Amino acid sequence: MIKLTLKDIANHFSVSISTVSKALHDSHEISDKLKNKIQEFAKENNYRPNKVALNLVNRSTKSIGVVIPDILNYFFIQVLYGVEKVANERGYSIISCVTDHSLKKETMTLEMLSSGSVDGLIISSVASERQTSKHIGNVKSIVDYQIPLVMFDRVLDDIECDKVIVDDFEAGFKATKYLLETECKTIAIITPIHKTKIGRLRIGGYKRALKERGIPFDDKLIVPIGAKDDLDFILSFILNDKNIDGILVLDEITTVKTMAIIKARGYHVPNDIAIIGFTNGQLSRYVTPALTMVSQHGAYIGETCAHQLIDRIESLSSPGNFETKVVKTSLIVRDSTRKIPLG
Amino acid sequence: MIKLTLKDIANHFSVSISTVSKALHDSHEISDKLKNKIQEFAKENNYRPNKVALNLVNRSTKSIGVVIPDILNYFFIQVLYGVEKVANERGYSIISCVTDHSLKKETMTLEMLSSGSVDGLIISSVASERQTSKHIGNVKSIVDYQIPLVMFDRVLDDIECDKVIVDDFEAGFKATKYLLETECKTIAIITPIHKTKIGRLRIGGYKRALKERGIPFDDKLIVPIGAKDDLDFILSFILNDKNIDGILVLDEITTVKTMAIIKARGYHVPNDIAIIGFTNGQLSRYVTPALTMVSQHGAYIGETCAHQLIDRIESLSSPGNFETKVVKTSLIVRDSTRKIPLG
DNA sequence: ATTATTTACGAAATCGCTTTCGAAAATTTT
DNA sequence: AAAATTTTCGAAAGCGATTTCGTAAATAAT
Repeated sequence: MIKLTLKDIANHFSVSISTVSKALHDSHEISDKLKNKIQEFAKENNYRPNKVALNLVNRSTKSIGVVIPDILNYFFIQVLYGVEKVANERGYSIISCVTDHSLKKETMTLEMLSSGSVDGLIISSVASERQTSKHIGNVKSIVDYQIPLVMFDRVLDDIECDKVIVDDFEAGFKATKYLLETECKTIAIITPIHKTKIGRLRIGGYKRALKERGIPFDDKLIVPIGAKDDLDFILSFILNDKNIDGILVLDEITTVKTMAIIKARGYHVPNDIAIIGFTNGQLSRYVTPALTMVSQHGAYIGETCAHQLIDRIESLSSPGNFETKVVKTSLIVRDSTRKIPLG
Repeated sequence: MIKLTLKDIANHFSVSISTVSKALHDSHEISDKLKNKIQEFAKENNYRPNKVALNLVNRSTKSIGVVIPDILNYFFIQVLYGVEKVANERGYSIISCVTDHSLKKETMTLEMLSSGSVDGLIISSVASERQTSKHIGNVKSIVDYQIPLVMFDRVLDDIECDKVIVDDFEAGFKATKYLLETECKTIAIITPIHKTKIGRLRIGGYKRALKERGIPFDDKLIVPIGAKDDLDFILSFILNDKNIDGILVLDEITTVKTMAIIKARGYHVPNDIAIIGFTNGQLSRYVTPALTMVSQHGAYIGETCAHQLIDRIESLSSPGNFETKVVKTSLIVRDSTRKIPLG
């Protein structure tokens, strides 16, 4: 069975393609007899209208593009999951693209998607690391191109569009405060996202919490690590230099690794060193001790993005008048932190 | 800046659209002077050819659909990652769809994708659980529709297409054999995928390994669990009834949960009970003790699928003559199993 | 029986682009 | 200067659908 088109059916019955099209749409313009014949034939031969042709006519693809930096990161997967869920509910499918934290790949991806393949975009931009005008360019052209856009998590300040962001400042604040309340004195931060804005925000929250307690900020306690750095090696410095009794780690996998190293060095978690990590994924619950984590509610963020985007796509609402939704985090307390003392 | 079309440019210069099209393709048919003017104008105004129109003309979308049952399963994510990688390398983008283990969603997804949205499909079908003709129907229509198709992992025997499968029988055999060699006597299997063919294959390998040692098969040791079952409750039976000293678990998350329960009940892993799990993902490495796992090389499977599919798409090769590639597993030995005794 | 309405269908435009072919205009050849 | 070529561009078909509009034929109204 070869792919069937309207034309094929039209030829088969020696009618015009417009007749066939109408028959398949059950138009009253076509006699019941002919309609039945055509509909039956179409069903038997598994006719399906060509999506691409429809997209062209309708100037809409009923699909949205999701661009994320990393697919092996549980937070983004949860977001993707949330987007998928409401997109499907609302009749859209999603095209997901991964940029591997590469600006070049992001640019390519955005160019590809913004030429009619999708009705709208949801992206977490790697360009947010350094928000220079050069980096913003490709995202900006999307907006200029009038394609509905929702940014999440790693957003670009200079781009005007709907946004869904995490309250990273407050998250950093809450986590630090919790460590302080459980009697940590010297808290280090391990940050694999040191250059990003969200990283800075979390550290901002951390500083604020220290300040409230009158503890001076010591920037030696901020430990940036790169993707290729040897975590064990880098941790050894801070562990030897400072008398750390609390650690805040800014992503999940690094949290798990950090704890493994700490334990291997003979520290007890949480009694010697308490740990809180960012992004509550699958890992943190099952390691020993189970990790206290900041949950960013990825799925909820994804759902929110999808709703916001589809609303924007479907309403002919005036462009502009953009919203930024802030999603609160919660602290999932497990066993890598000490209990809050009574009284 | 509004979306620009060839027509707009043509009007702007009072030339025909074919002239503009040729100019933008640097055709020799157009004078240099005119070409330059048009190209400059296009660049300045950020002209991008409409993808949908191109797809229609070329009868190709340069994209492939990937359909998986679950996105929160690390194996599938790895596959997705592998597909993404080579698809991008070879100039394709991917549309990924998740069916949530629902046959209905799978049917809808396949119908959507098979009407021109993609040039080919890579799928792991939930229909493989019960391979009845009814379940096969929707996948079958893809094949009938002449859309290149590669199935992986959960394949349908009755569908003729390229396939990439895991050697699940051998994996079950190897894992069981390893447990036996490390002096396990009574090995239980916890299977969340009891109805699937791959589940049966793994158990087949398990039986074979027992047989080689002359150990009779006891089907009480096979413990199926459903998504909503209380694992703790179900494990209590087998733990009380039988004197288990080895467990083989057929997916990663269940492996981790099983170990947690075992440990909580006071057993020592691996001395009292050794554990091997399927699918080497992010979790198994970081739990305590680190889990010995069967790696299915998800990323490699994804890459293989993508290559096979794109080859099929791009070659006008005769349909038929399909290949089934079998990917070997490896046993990643960590600390949830005992060491193989010397001599 | 004649006119007015429906009924039932086809022609053609459209979506945005590529590509083939034809034909002026400019250039070269004789 | 006439013929032959080449250069440069436009018209039109096609991809596969939808949709507007026009028009015979069939039915209804007078």
